Amino acid sequence: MTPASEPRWLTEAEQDAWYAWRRMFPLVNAEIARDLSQDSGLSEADYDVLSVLGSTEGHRMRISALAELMRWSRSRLSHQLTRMEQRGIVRREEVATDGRGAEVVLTETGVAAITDAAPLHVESVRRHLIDILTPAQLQALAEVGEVLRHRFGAARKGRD
Amino acid sequence: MTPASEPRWLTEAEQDAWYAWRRMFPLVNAEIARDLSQDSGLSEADYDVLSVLGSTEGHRMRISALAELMRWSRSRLSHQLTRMEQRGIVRREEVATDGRGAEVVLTETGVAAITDAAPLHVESVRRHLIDILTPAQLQALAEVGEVLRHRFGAARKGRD
DNA sequence: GTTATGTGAGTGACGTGTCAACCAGGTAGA
DNA sequence: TCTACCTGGTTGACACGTCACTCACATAAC
Repeated sequence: MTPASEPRWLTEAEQDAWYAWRRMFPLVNAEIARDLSQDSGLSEADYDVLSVLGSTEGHRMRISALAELMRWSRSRLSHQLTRMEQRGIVRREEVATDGRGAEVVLTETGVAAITDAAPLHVESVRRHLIDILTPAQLQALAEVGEVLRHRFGAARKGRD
Repeated sequence: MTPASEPRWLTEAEQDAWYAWRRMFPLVNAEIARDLSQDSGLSEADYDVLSVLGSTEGHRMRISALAELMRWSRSRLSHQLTRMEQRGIVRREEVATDGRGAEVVLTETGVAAITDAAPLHVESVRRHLIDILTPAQLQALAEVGEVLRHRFGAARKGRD
């Protein structure tokens, strides 16, 4: 906070890490997103929502619970659900116990979508990331992720 | 492509790496973007464009060259420049040698913006990423980035 | 020179995400 | 009960990125 007269610019090694960081995520994610879209007609956001709902009993969940589990803002989830609802892969339902509340439910189309998409998606993730890296590199990624998660106080470890 | 009867699901170690991958980037970038916006009123996209232009002679560059250097689509850059131009931090100029061509130029406001923003941005990057990780972890990130860059044929290594 | 093709750049529609505002329904205190 | 506040959820405006399309100018073929 003191107006540093000399900012601590990055060393070369730090720059390498920073540039790698900036580049690799868009690079890999764009490939995986492209595959997902072509193979299954889904966006990554669609897939994330579907995969969570696909593994709950009744294929349904309270909207606020879903948002919290995914660490999405309510607003973001609401917009996303609106788009997904228009395409018929999820449906909103009022909940009896709380006049304000609502649930999302997978439609049959939605169940089929995630069932069909999952194997292809795994292959894509392998092809563009997992199978490219050595076990040591994968472990390093997991470790860095762990450090950062702690740093940012994102407690939960569960699945996506 | 053969309809795999049994998809190769991820092992636990692979899942750890994959989930870490999915989480870390948004987590860290959101923090850095927030800092940038609060400290300097710039988006990351703004900053990227400004920082490239800030280190060219004349603070100007041919639009297509800028797009290629940044690995952005022309369209993306065009939209971005439109927004930046409206805020007065860059200006478009026609180029004499080619009736189709155009250049972007930093305005005085733009020069001031990047000059003021850079030190704060470095601090932010340190705070949210670089200073948190060990040299070994930074090196691991750089290494992974290198592997992926090769895999995706993104040849150039230069700066952002 | 005229025509075909290529290239630099901008545009429009749409999906996505953020923020701030809003609204309806709950809850608690007077 | 009335009021104040909280909470679940939606909405609108806007920033950003992609894709497909367009338009103007350049270049090469004839």
